Amino acid sequence: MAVTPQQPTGSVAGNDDLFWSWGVVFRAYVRTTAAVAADLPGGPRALQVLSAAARDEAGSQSTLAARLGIDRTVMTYLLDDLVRAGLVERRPDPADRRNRRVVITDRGRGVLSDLESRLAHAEEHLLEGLDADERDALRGMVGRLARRVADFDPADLDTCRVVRDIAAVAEGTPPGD
Amino acid sequence: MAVTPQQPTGSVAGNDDLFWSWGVVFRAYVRTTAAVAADLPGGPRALQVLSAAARDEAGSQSTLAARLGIDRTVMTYLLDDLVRAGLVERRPDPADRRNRRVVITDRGRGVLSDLESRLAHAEEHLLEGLDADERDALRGMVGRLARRVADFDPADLDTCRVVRDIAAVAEGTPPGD
DNA sequence: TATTGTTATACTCTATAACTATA
DNA sequence: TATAGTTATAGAGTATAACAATA
Repeated sequence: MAVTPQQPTGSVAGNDDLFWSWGVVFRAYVRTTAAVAADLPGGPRALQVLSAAARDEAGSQSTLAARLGIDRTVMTYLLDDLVRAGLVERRPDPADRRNRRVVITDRGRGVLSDLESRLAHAEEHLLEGLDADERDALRGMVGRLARRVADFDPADLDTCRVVRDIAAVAEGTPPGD
Repeated sequence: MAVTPQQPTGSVAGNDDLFWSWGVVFRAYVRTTAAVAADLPGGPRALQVLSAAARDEAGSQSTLAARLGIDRTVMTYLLDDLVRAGLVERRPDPADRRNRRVVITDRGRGVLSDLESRLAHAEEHLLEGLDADERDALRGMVGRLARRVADFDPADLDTCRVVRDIAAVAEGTPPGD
């Protein structure tokens, strides 16, 4: 079994391993969030909707949908379920009455807090292989990456720069310009 | 082997951030792999099948399916496409003729190598926010996590220990024991 | 005219079950 | 009897297109 090569970019085999690892961890993450949000109508994505609403980052439905990488029509169904469960509300935006602002209810905050604590436990379990310092470092780096990627793919952007560059690479064109 | 959480339930906002960050990064990962494997019949999962076959870790179809977290019936369709494209072959296992061993062809190796180099470029782009040392550290930690999770969910295991524990947490039962 | 949100339709994907062959 | 693989069917999930309200 191949083991964690130190070589960064040079060897393809090294990246092969990283790609594989990301996939494994990603699937574990999906399983974890699915299990935690099993009883939530809408599943893991509803959890992220709640999370966004709690930060007041939700904005309009379509910006939120773009941010979560799902279709805006799906967002309608998702919110229908969450509203029915009394976890969020749709409020008209005074500035632009076409928009519906997604705001979390008190009950929604309670449910979210509960789910997040469960998620914290699950996550600690998943990160058991790392010591405290490493966990902190990992959290910091992943957080920074997330903020960078969010900059790449803001709500008002329909086509992500990263994806475009990657597509260019796939076409054989050098990325960057 | 208690969980030793630093601030488990106390500050929800802290963990909330990590959960969110993982989601953002993973969505970027999914978009990336999807874009790279766009022309591959079967998409990103076919890429992982090729990767497993190249390491000779594929084993039988069902063990591979379990490892990739997909149904064995889906694996049949996936392999049908890959065989049709001449990238892998199904060979009978002399030891147990019920099994079909998945072996990569020369052409499959070529395609895989090409896709992996594209993936390496895309990944470097995604990790631009980190310096060289941090990237190495991240790769190392993710690799270690992946190996741990793989131990949790080996091919012969249909129900993952992590998932069971998490489900227990979701039910209100304390995890671990 | 363009955009937000909704609804209806069609499509894709995935899982469930039944079948064959090997053990 | 139990398991690996295949196939067919049904179900869930998703996107496409048409519509109403607002800008």
